[in-house]
Amino acid sequence: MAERFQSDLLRGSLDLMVLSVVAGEPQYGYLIQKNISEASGDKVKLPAGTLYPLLHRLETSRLIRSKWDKSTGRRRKWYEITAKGRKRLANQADQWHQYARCVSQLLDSFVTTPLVKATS
Amino acid sequence: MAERFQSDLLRGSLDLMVLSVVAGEPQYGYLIQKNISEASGDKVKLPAGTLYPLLHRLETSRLIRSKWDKSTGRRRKWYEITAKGRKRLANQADQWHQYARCVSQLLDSFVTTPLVKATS
DNA sequence: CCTCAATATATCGCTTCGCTATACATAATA
DNA sequence: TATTATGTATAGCGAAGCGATATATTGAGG
Repeated sequence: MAERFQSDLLRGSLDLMVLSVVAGEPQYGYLIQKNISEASGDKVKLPAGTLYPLLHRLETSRLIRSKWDKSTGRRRKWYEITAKGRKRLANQADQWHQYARCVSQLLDSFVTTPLVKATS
Repeated sequence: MAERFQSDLLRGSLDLMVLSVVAGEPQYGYLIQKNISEASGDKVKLPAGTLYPLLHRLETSRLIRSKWDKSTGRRRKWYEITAKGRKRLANQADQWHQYARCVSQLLDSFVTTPLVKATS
């Protein structure tokens, strides 16, 4: 049972993750949930109360576009990324990589105080 | 003039950064501010309204410990990391590296849709 | 047939936290 | 003398992740 990351870590990258998943090919919410969970080795699980408001925000911002599919009994809302969404994704991904490198460097430069060898 | 990272990126790693800076050697708030700014190439600038409440939270959680220095005209509150703080730092740093790798992988696996070559 | 789990979306309200604005005080510099 | 840098603090705003809850359909097992 994989331990989930603490919520605050997700802030600032959830948009990015959802955008990148939808950028691959159109998806509906539940699928996105599954895909992110799987792709992260069950480390990132988006509860419905996180996922759907997030999708609504992305759509309001015109980064994704939705269309209902009511052909089956289970109604599904399919999302596809927009041109604006792709640009944002590229920018955010870049930002994120920069930030990650920045934090890593900062950690490396200060956390060089070697603790007692961890209990192997 | 370095462009700052968007605020949401900082959530979940600010604690970590401050802890790691203080872990190096005892610091007071203003110094921490300067050190993080410098170490990040001015990409991470902690406003006072972010920094001080954060330090108070860390102290309440017993991750750092403070002592006033009123010997000079400028009163300074020196912080040092506790044993508990070091453990937390080690854990959080590990968590963070895992998370960063996880997001990178996820991005790589979905953002392989090559956009038109960026205007070089 | 009935129950329960999985599928599928939605919203309310709580909580946390980064930030702006504001406040106050001292030291150095122009 | 005025402005800037140093140094700490808090009130309140806004954004966002999440648990709880609601609703509806489908499929599997007993």
